[in-house]
Amino acid sequence: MKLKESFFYTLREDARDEDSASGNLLVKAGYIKKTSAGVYMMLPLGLRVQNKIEAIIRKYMNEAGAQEVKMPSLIAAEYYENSGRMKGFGPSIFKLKDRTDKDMVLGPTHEELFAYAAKSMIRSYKNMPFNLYQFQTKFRDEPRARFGLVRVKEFVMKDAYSFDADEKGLDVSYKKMFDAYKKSFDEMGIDYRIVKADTGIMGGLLSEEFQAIAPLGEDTLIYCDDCDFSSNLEVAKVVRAKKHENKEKLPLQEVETPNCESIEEVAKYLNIKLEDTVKALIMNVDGELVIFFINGERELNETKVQKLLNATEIGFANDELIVSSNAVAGYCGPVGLNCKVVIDNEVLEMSNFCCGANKKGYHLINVNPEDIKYDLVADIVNAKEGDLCPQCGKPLKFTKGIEIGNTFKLGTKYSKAMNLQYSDVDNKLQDVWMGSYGIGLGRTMAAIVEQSHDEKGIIWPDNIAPYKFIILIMSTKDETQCKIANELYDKLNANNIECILDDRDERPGVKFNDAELIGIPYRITVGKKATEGIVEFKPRNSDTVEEVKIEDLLEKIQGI
RNA sequence: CGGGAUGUAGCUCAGCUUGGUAGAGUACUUGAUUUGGGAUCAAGGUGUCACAGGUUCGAAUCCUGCCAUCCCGACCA
Repeated sequence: MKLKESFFYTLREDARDEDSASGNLLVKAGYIKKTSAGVYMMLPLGLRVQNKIEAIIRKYMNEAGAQEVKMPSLIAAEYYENSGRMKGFGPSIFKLKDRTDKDMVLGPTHEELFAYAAKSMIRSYKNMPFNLYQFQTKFRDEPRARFGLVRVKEFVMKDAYSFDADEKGLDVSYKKMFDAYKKSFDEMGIDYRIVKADTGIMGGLLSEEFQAIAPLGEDTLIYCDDCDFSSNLEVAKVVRAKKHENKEKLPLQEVETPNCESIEEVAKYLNIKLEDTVKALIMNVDGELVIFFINGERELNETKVQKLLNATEIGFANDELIVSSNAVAGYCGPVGLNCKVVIDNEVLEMSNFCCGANKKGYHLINVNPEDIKYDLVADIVNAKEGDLCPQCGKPLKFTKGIEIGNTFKLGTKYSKAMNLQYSDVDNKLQDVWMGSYGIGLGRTMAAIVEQSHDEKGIIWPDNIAPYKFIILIMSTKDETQCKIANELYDKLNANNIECILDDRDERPGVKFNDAELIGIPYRITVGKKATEGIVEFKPRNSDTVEEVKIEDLLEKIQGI
């Protein structure tokens, strides 16, 4: 690409409406441009990067024996009605009507259509296993798009679906995809961690996420350095390091706590430790009032609650819902409540603790488990710093991640919904076992930039960069420099080496800065010493500048 | 969906309190001088002040409504 005659621009100022390093750099360097919240254009450089990522994934998909197809984005709503996911996705699915008023959707994910396609193929157990995949645009009406390409409403996903006769077959197919994912992300040079996760709206037996390590990640990952345990916070079992002392029980007592509505204020006012308090979360679970009690130091885990109560929607309860329960917001305690009460395992081990008195301005102290009435007791909180590995008992580590890939053992959920069956050896009809596997391409791009940039711009890994080399002409008025640079450019192209020629009539500083901003891995500078047959060679990720004879350059480049 | 902020030149923003012909930097055009880390000088073009109403002799500025963008929450594969 010769810059002078190409669509190429960079911005000098940070983008006003980008809230992540990767989003800002990709916009500033002219890779992408926002059209509306959560919707981006892929400009020439951006599309090249996406295509590189796509090519790496495609290589390992094919190697694993999967076949590429392309499903439509425009899909009759009935497919999602039949699987029950029209409700499951709720407002997140884009809905529209055709001219005859027929309900259509823009596909958010494609389990239904792949199962439908498989119906034409599968008659007998002899027709399996097989695996289909596609690179295709997904539409999800996210409540809140953010972080550049990390959370968007329209994005390209590689999704694959495996079909097997039984669970054993699914295990084999799953392992193949799992390994292909590892190879793909390894080749891209991403620092990632694989964690167990919630199956969520996909359903099924197992979900594992490929999480790129990044501080702005929206998921909290926990792992253990001493064994292979790793998990998304949302599903991790809590194992506390410190047990509560079994103190001699003291008589229950009501104390005045004026203007102390948060548990921190109460603990401070009464001069007690936060760990000796119990706090209440007054929630609306599918329209029913449920009050949860957990240790004052903990956070409620909504994924665990959702599973425990088999609920679809959980939010804070409004005042109307609370009225008949006897609870008083800010002073809510587990004694004398008139509604469904769920307590965390830990509460039963505590003694002489402090909690709300259900009376404005008052709390109870010396409360013990036998003082409270509850309906359910379970693990309903998040693990936190200091907790132990559920597998080996060593202290857990915490980090943040961006979910770039996810693999699911779906089991027979969708084959049942779509009536996808086969005849087994005994000519009995059986459900097909499915797996589904996704990678977000834009999100992967964003994760790479999050992990690999400096104050000057992006630093692409060699095999992801839109172009591997950039040739800078220091002075376009100098005919020798122009001639040498153009000859170099032609020579690289003739050898199928992709490069950019910066032949713009700009000052050197502009060219250096742009080359660094767009993150091309290797820079070749044609300047003063060109007349002596010497050019400069500099990798983006180091400060060393090397002088190279022009006749040796091709060899050097081919060695990289 | 709740709370908050913002919307003025391609980009980043000032002006709004106290109404009176639209501003800066950067980018762009032309010329000159420059030319190894975002040049200098001179001349020049650039706007439905998000949109719609209202108040007023007069509105970017005041009032009402509405849309969009962003942040925090809620929600989320």
